[in-house]
Amino acid sequence: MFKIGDFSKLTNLTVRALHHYEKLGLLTPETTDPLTNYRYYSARQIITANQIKAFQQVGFSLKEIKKMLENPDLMEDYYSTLEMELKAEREKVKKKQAMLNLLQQNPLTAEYHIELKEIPERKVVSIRKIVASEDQEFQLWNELMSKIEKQNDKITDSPQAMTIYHDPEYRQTDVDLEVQMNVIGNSSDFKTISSFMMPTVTFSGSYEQMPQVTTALALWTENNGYSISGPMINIFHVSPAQSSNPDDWVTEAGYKVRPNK
Amino acid sequence: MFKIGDFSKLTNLTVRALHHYEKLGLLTPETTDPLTNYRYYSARQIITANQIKAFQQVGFSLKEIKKMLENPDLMEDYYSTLEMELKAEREKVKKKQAMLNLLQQNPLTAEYHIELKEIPERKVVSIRKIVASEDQEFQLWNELMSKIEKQNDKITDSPQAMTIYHDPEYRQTDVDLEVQMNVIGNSSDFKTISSFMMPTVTFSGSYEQMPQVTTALALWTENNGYSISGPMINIFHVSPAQSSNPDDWVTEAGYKVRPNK
DNA sequence: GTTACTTTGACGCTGCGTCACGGTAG
DNA sequence: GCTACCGTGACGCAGCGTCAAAGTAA
Repeated sequence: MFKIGDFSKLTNLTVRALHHYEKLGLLTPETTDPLTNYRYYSARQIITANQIKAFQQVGFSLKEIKKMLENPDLMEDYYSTLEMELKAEREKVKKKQAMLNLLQQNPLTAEYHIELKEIPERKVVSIRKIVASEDQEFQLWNELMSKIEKQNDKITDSPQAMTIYHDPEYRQTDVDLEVQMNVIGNSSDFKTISSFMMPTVTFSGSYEQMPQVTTALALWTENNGYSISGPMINIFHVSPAQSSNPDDWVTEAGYKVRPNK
Repeated sequence: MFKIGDFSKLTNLTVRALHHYEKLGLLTPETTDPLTNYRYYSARQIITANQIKAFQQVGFSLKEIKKMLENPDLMEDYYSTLEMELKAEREKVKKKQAMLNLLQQNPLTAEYHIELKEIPERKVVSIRKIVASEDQEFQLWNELMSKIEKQNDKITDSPQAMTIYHDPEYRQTDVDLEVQMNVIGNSSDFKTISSFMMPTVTFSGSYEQMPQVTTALALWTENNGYSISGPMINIFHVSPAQSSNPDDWVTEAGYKVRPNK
């Protein structure tokens, strides 16, 4: 049995951290002297400590780790392979994306062509829902397509797939999304969208360039005396559903505007 | 000019975050209506916002980012290349290390051979110092070697290089390190270390396996009725100074012990 | 008038670091 | 009795999320 100081050296966890873990019920010393309240840890507990550190470093919170240690069955395959890889990869992607954007930020600021378009009146089938995170968007599309099929609606010859981001401000979680597809409209469950004005940028390639795209849009909006009067809208000409290669994607981004005052 | 909600959508920063950044002086709206206190942001500020996000994602704190934005000269080459790469790499290393350890934790728990050694009395030249972080250890070795050279001391035939981790508990920063090298002792600036007992594990390869090594040591210590009575000690047989390939390294880890009671 | 935004607090959360003050092991 | 350790609070910090209460824009 080891006193907390020695256990700290053995595990490379600070004494303060060990206190903390005990309070959370994550790692309780094997015995505690009832007189002195000194904590005594066993050698075997080092293994647990190492696991805690490892899980922590791949991005799990102490709360999550606690659950995992409590029922290791769930943990072993499910968590450790699936979630860990996901988390690790997400982090990597974030880093890379950030690096690239950063280096591109100066040269690329406003290279995009802006078009002020009138989106004519049209009929759409749509689904609006709050999804846990932005990358759940594809699920809405799946739902929409099967809805269209079930209703026997006909997609127009030049289909237009739009996503509308309804939140009044940016959110990471519980995003209020709407997806729309142009139809001829056989069934009753479609709606008619009246026409509106919208400056857009059409770009190809991955969505990593969205920051620059919105910068360009905003500059145009400011310079041409317009104000934003609606949510962000994306039109997908070639979507991730159609090609898994980001270089093939073609996207058009914009939002409703109205002239100032 | 954009109201905060629109600016939030354009930058993918929450309104709350924008408030926060203003309080920190990181990103101040271009104008604020003195009557209503409404914040108005310009399109150009989106670029700054994007930079903030990018820097944040590669691991800089908002405080650091503030400095970088305040004098971009320092930033451009110095920070953005050097530090960013360093940070990014450190993170990656951490992740990978953790993943590996994790997967190895179960199978590898106690595969190491423990030797209970008597380290005989010997003469050493040493330097003890508090360094900012553990990976500054090599600097101490540089200092030690030049000290030995200057003093004209002679390193023993079978040299023994030891590092001693003096902190009474684990620390990440400001680590209290001592490095020792066996010498014959010509000069006056050496000390005599009396002999002591120490269980050790000798292992080759990278230090990623230290968690398992200390686990093994601790199990032995517990099972054989000893207690830790001194700091952690590493003896370098083949050190990073001698080979840049981790696979070549040979390290012996241990600590002083005394029989229980 | 109504609805959609905005404002300013203020407290909550995670994962500990950092005192401060006092008890204990050897 | 000294010194090196251990104990329990309690507050601090980053980076916002999350109410709450109230004013404003269209």
